[in-house]
Amino acid sequence: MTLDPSKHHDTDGLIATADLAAQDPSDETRIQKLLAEAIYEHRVKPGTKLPEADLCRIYGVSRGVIRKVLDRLATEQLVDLISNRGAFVARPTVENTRDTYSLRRILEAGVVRTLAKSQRRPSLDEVRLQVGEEREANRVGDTGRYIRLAGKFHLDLASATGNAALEQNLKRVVSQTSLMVALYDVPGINTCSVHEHLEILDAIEVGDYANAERLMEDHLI
Amino acid sequence: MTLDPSKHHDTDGLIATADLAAQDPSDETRIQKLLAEAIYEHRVKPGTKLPEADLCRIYGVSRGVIRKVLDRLATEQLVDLISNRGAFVARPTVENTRDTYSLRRILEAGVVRTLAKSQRRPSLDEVRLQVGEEREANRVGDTGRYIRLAGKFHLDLASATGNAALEQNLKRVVSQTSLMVALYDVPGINTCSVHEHLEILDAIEVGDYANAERLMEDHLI
DNA sequence: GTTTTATATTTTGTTAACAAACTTATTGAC
DNA sequence: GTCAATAAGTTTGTTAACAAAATATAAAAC
Repeated sequence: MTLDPSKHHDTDGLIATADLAAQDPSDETRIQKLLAEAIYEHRVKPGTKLPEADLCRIYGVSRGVIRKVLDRLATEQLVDLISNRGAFVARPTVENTRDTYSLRRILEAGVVRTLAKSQRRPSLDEVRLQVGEEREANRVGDTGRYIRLAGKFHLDLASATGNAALEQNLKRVVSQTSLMVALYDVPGINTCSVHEHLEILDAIEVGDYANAERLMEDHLI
Repeated sequence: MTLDPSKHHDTDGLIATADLAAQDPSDETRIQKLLAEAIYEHRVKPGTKLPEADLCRIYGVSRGVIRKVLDRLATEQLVDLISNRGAFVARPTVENTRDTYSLRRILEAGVVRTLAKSQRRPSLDEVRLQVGEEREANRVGDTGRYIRLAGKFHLDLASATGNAALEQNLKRVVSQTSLMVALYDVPGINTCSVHEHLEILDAIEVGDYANAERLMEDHLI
C-alpha cells in the first residue's frame, strides 16, 4: 500500500493512528490495540483484506508480530483468518450478532447488579459527570464525541465494579458489537439515550438492583 | 524431558493425552485443547514451567506451533508468559479468582434466565438424563466420573441456549475456575449437589426464571 | 563451607530464506 | 468479445539459523 494521499485504499483507515503511541507495551500489544480500534471504529470496512505486507509497512514492524496480532484478533473475532488466503476484517453473521448482543445484555445487567448490590457504594461521580458531557455533545450536535462518550459510559460502569475479569470480558464483547453495527443497523447502543443513562445511575446509587438491571436491559435494544 | 517412565517430571501430566486425536483440526487448535485440558484438569500443577523444547517433543511439532499455542493460552489466562523466561502454568491471584467466580455467576445466571425465558422451551431431556448418571456416579462413589458430569451440566445448559457466543464465553470462564480450584479450595462447583441441579432444571422448565436464576447463584458458592 | 565471580550451556526471541498456495496477467481457441 | 488454459507474480505458511537473555556450572576468594 502506498502512502500517496491522492490514492485511496481500503486500508487507509489504519494509517491515522499509526503514529504517536508510547512504546511502553510490547509491539504486539500496541499494534493489536491500534488495529482493533481501527476495526471497531469502522475505519476499515468489514470484509476488507488486511495483507501482512501492508500492515508491516504501516506499523513499521516485521511479519512475525503482524501474524501474532492477526491471530489474536481472530480469537477476538474481529478478524477472519482464512487459510492460505489471509486476514479480513470480520463479517459476523446475523446469528452471531444476535447472540453477541444477548451476551452483552447479560454482562451489562451483571455490571449494574454488582454495582447496585455492593455494600460501600462505589463513587460514580466521574461517570455522572461524563454523562453531563454526553448530553452536551448531543445538544451541540457533536455526534463523534457523543457516540464515543455514550460507549465509554458502559465500560466506565464495568470499571467501577472493580472486577477486572468482568471489565475485560465486557470490553471484548463491546468491541465485537461495535463492529457489528457497521453491518447491521442494530437499535440501542448507537442511540444510547442520555436520559436512560441517568436513570440507570440513579437506580444503582439507590441500590435498587432489580430496577437497575431492568433499565439496562431495556436500554440495550 | 525424557520419556523414561522411571523418572517423573513436572510435565508428565501432559503425556497421557498426547496420542489419539483426529487431525481434522489444525495442529495449533488440537494441541491448544490438549494442553488446556491438562492444565485445568490439574495434571500439571500451577507454576510448572512449560519449556518449548519439551512441548515440541511431547506433541511432535515445531517450536512455531508451540509458541502460537502458548500465546493463545496466555490470553485465556491458563498460562503466564514471562518475557525471556518462558511459559508457566498460571497461578491466578485470590483477587482474580474472586472476580472470575463473580463473572461465572453472572454468566450462569444469564444462561438459566435465557433458558427459562425462551418461548419454545428447549429440550433438556438429555441434560436431565445426565443428572441421573451424575447421581448414580455419586452414589457408587465414582468421584472422577461424578466431577466430570457435574462440570458438564453447566456447559450443557449453556449449549442448550443455542447462543454460541454465550457458550464459548462460559467455557473459557469455567476452564479458568477449574484451574483455580487447584490453588484455592473454593466451595461449590466441586461439591455441586445433584439435588440442586435438578431444582434448577425444574425451575427452567416451568419458566420461573427469577427462581432459576436465584437457585443457580446460590448453587455456585 | 559459603559467597562471589567468571564461564559454559541452555532456552527464548527474532529474522531471513524457502516452499506452497493463491491471484493476476497473458495467450490462444472458439 | 468470451472463455479456458497457461504462465508470471504475489502472498501466505513454515522452517532453520542466528542473536540475546537467562540459567547452570565451575572456579576463586574469603
